[in-house]
Amino acid sequence: MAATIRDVARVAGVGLGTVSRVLNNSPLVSAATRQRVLSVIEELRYSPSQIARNFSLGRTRTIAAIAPFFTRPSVVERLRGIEATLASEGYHLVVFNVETVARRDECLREVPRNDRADGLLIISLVPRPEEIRAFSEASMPVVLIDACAGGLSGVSVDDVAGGELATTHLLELGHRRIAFVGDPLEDPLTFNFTSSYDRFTGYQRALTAAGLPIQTEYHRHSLHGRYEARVLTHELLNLPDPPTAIFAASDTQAMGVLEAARDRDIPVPAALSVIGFDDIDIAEHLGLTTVRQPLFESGARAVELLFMLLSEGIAAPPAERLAIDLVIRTTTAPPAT
Amino acid sequence: MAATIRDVARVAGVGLGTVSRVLNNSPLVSAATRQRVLSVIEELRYSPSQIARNFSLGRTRTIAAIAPFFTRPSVVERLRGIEATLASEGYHLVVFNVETVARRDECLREVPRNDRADGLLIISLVPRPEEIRAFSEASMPVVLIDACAGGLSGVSVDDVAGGELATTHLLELGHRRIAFVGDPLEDPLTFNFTSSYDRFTGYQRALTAAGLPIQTEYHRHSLHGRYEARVLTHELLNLPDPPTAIFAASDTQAMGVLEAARDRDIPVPAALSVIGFDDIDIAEHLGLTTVRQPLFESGARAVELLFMLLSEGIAAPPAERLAIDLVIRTTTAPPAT
DNA sequence: CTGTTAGCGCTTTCAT
DNA sequence: ATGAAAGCGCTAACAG
Repeated sequence: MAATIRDVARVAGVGLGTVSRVLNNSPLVSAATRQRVLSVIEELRYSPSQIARNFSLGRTRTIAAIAPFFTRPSVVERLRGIEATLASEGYHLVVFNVETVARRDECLREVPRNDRADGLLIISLVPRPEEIRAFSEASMPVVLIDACAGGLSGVSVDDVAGGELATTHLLELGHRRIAFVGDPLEDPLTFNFTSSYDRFTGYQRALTAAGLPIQTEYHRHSLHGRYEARVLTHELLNLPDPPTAIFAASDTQAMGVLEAARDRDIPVPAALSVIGFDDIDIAEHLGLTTVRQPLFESGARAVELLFMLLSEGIAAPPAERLAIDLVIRTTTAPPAT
Repeated sequence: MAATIRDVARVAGVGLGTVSRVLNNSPLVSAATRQRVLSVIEELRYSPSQIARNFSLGRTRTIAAIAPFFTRPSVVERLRGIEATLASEGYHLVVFNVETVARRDECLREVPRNDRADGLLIISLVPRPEEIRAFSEASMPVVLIDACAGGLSGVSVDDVAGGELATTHLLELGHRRIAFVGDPLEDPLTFNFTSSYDRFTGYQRALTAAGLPIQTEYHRHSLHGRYEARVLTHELLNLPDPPTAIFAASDTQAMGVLEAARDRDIPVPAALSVIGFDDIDIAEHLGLTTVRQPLFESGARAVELLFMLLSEGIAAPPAERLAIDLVIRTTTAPPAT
């Protein structure tokens, strides 16, 4: 049906090696023949088969990205950075959305052993040692985003420092009863993502540094989500000595906290301060104070690292840290006296 | 480096056709040899080259999706439906994010002519006639999502009816000064998406049906986005006779409307009713009244249609319509008297 | 049932 | 500078 390189060669009266050279801008072809070949290509509306090309070359110019819950605003923004950078280099992006542990395992097992992608980006998931071993056995270049593991290249932020930053902000405002709302603590054992855990660690450090006791009744963990965070917040507000400020491990969870406050007509920040993490798009709309991390950039930078890995010879740095900063809006204020 | 089918055949002492048959679960192989081949595959840690397989088969088991601004919550949710359905059939999804007209044109031109995808999903973009012709010339199966064009298969909602639904809701509450905030009217000529335009048409129809005049000063159009909608809303509220209700062409724009109201301390819905469109995830958080459309389902259904197209013989219906419904929350109420 | 062979469409030596 | 030919790893048609 569609014209092949052979047709072009025949019609142009040249060898098909020459057509290939024209296609690949090889200098080893005279201007005259190049012109002739080009016009035949035009005439035949020839378009080289990318799949045959990939096969011959052994490269696909495609990168796979595995992401948990890719609808989360923070993940989407990372993906946007990935796609933009990939597209600028003519690479394709195939995405795998992971919403269960089973699928997480499946993706991490299958994607690298397929030769359908030249490289792999893993977002917010920590590969296990045996999985890392499989990557190198399959010689599949991998870059982690928002995660760190076994010397793999990656870009992330210092979540512990972020947790401290958020908590310190609340402390400096004068809060003493500061609660934490985050993902389940057992998460690292199943899904293997750790941000919430690290932010929680930073939270505890900041409290300790301020000489405050660690009060476990102020620590609430549940599945990542607005609704879950809302439920947890109601639990906190039911406490005999409820917190005056809440640090949510993500902006999404902070939204749940805000909902709970609204449920009870508790004014924010007058009677309750709320701080989130990520600075996703809507954080601004909500006036949410949060810890900003560069999401788009994390994806873009990860692709750059992957390209370094791809062009053998250049070793990508094992791991990079991007900067975070505090974005103060209108959901945090000194506690009511 | 990695073992090939030839290695497996050699070690197992069989022809490589037999190995291929084992790989493809052909019944034409005895249990004994199958077992032997399987164990050699295990032993050699052989994994068939998908890329060679694709090349040989002429299929990639990959579907391409082109989406404008794939970070928009509504688009992401459609993509989630696409990915989930694709994954359940073992298909891969490669996404193209379009944020400029140039890239829109490039994607619509290049993606179908590459044989790197078996089918194409186009979200919220209306292909031009010559583009549609190119699809069929390249015999690339295409399914549209949130769009309609030239007899192409697709799934969408009746945006005109949706616009009427939203506007009628406001009318029934007693509003008479109802404004519209949406995308630029010229949009169909550039980016070629039309939802906002259709919703605007529905809005006008509802007003006309109610015997109300069409007042152009109540019609505001600008680039899709919260900030832009906010600016437009300020213009509306500056009018000598400001509207008592605003219909925003999307939830995102409705958020901008809400921001403007907040800027001026105008209570919603007491002094201003606001209704959006889409029912994206955060609409619930905001208590936004809106017109719901099935986003996830639109993606899932589109994939089903594409699969019908793929399995030749089954002709997919030219276009399907999904149901919409009004979700009344807390941003609409009767006008202040 | 199973081994052999002929491509799939391209890139890349290797001669010329 | 250019033509011819050898694969890349797999599937499928063809003999047995």
